[in-house]
Formats: sequence, structure tokens, C-alpha cells
Amino acid sequence: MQISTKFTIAVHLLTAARYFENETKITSQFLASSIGSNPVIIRNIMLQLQEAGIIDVKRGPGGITLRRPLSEITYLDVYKAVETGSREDLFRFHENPNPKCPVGRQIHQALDSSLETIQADFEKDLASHTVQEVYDRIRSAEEKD
Amino acid sequence: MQISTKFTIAVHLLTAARYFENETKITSQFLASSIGSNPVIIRNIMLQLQEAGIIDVKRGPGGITLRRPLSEITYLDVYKAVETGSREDLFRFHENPNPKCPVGRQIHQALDSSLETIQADFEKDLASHTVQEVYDRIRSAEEKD
DNA sequence: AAAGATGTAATTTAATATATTACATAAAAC
DNA sequence: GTTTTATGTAATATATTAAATTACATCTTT
Repeated sequence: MQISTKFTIAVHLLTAARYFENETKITSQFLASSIGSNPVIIRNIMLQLQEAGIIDVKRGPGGITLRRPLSEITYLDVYKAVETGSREDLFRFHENPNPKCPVGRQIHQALDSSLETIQADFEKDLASHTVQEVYDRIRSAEEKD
Repeated sequence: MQISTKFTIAVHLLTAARYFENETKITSQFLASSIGSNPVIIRNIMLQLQEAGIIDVKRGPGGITLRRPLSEITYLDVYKAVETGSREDLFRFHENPNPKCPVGRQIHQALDSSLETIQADFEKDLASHTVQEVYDRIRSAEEKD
């Protein structure tokens, strides 16, 4: 199991949008070049971030703008926005346990409460980081050059 | 992103092995019936649990035995044993960021430390639960019947 | 109306999860 | 030592998902 590249791409996208906001128009083409991916992939992620209320996307003139500072965009916001299946549970369940077996009959319910706790903790961890961290690390790495 | 059914299957398998240890020989056939899956799937998971030192598998007479009590088998033990890619990182990374772009050049390193922290916390959470919990919940649910 | 960018559908490729068949192999039991 | 029983394992099939790509419709500004 792994979290898809859409998550790190989205963080990259947001960081670059902030980094270049006064230098360049932030288009899907430009971002695709920085990220090393396809403009359509980027546009789809842009759409998801827009639906989540994190950025604005403009047609015509093109380009995206951040709706709030990076310090108010958590990893959880990004994760929920772009990760397929983030509305579902983190753990997948085998779906045909035998109801005639006492273990099969109860296993789902017996596992659920712990798995929900683990998922909630995971999301709390994601919520404790913001994209600002990433921006700051890139800026401070530059100063060392 | 979701964790595969192998995890919940393995927990089911271990719980059933304990539940029926004095009643029946625990074969892949028997487990497949309780779990609602294929005997070959179960055998592969049995192998992985054996390699992880959690159970013993016998050929010939067949059947598995637990190498230690359920209270000493954590979810993390099971997760590490069966989950494909548990040796890799939880977060996948886009692999071709543009080295000519200051953001592309630093993004991987700038994200890594937070992502490693999140993964470590996730694993710590998994380690804080044992399969004994599941067994106990099934037993106590039975008493209410 | 023209230009420039996004919105979106359709298709391709690759990877992964799950299921299934078939058979070789090991270990116990007789 | 042969038979039995269950595991070990290879090969294959199917479904799902991720990621990339092409092509074109659509929306805003200028």
C-alpha cells in the first residue's frame, strides 16, 4: 500500500505557486515542467484543489492563485483533496467472511474500532503539518548556497 | 490509497487459529472457508507469517500453530509481514521533478522529514494494538447471545 | 472575433490485488 | 515404503487503479 504521487505533486504545485507568484503566471504548462509530469495530470489536480477551496483557477488568462496562506494549508487538506479513496476507510476489508463461523461472523466489528482509531490518528498527524514547512525548508536550503 | 485485504485476512487467520486450536486442525482449506477466500491466497499469507516468525506451518499433517500468544502479536507485526511494500515508504514520490527549478530541485528533501515522521507515527499506532484485542472482542460478543 | 489557457473525454500503458488451476513436494501414518 | 494429506509454487486470468497522452470543446480576457 502506498499513497499516490498526487499527494506530493499537489504539495509541489502549491509550493511552486507561492514561490513564483510574483514572477510568473502559474499555468498547468509551467507547473508540469517543474513537476516533471503531464499538463492534464496537473489540471486534474488543480481542479481537485479548487473543489476543496484551496486555490482559484482562472480560465482565459490562466493561472492559479492561493485562497489562503500556505501556513493554513495542512497536509490533511491536501490529502483529502487529491487522494482517491480518502473518503473511504484506510483499511480494506475481505468481504466474504463466513457467517456460519463465529470468527467470520464477528471479525469485521471486532476489528473496526481499532482500525478507526488508527485512521483518525493518521489523519491527525497529517493535519499537524502545513505546506509552509516545505516552502520554508526550500528557502533556507537556498541560503546555504 | 488503501491497505490491502491481506492485513485483515491475516488478523482473521491468526484469531481463528487461536479460537479453534483445540477443536480442529487449522489448514488452509479450513481457514479459506472461514475467511471466504481461496486456499492459495491463505497459503501465501501463511508463508509470510511464518517468515516473520509469527506462526509455524507444517507440511504433511498440515495445520499451523502460533509461535507466541496473540497478546504478543501487534498489528505492526502483521502489517510488516504481509503488506506489499511495507519495506518501502508510505508516500510515493513523483520521480521527475525539474532540477533546473529551485522548487523541483529541493522538493523531495524538503518533504522527506515530515513524511518520515508521519510514517513512524503510523507504525507506532499499529504497534500499540495486538490481535488479542480482536479475540477478546469476539469472545465477549458471544457472551451476549 | 482572436488568443490563450482550462475543462474534459477517450485511450493507452503499467502496476497491483485477487482469484484460480494444476501439480510438485514434504511429512506423517499405516 | 507406499499412501495420504496438506503445503509450496508456478502460471495464468481478471479487475482495479495509477499515470500518461492525445484531442478538442469551452470559457475569459484582450
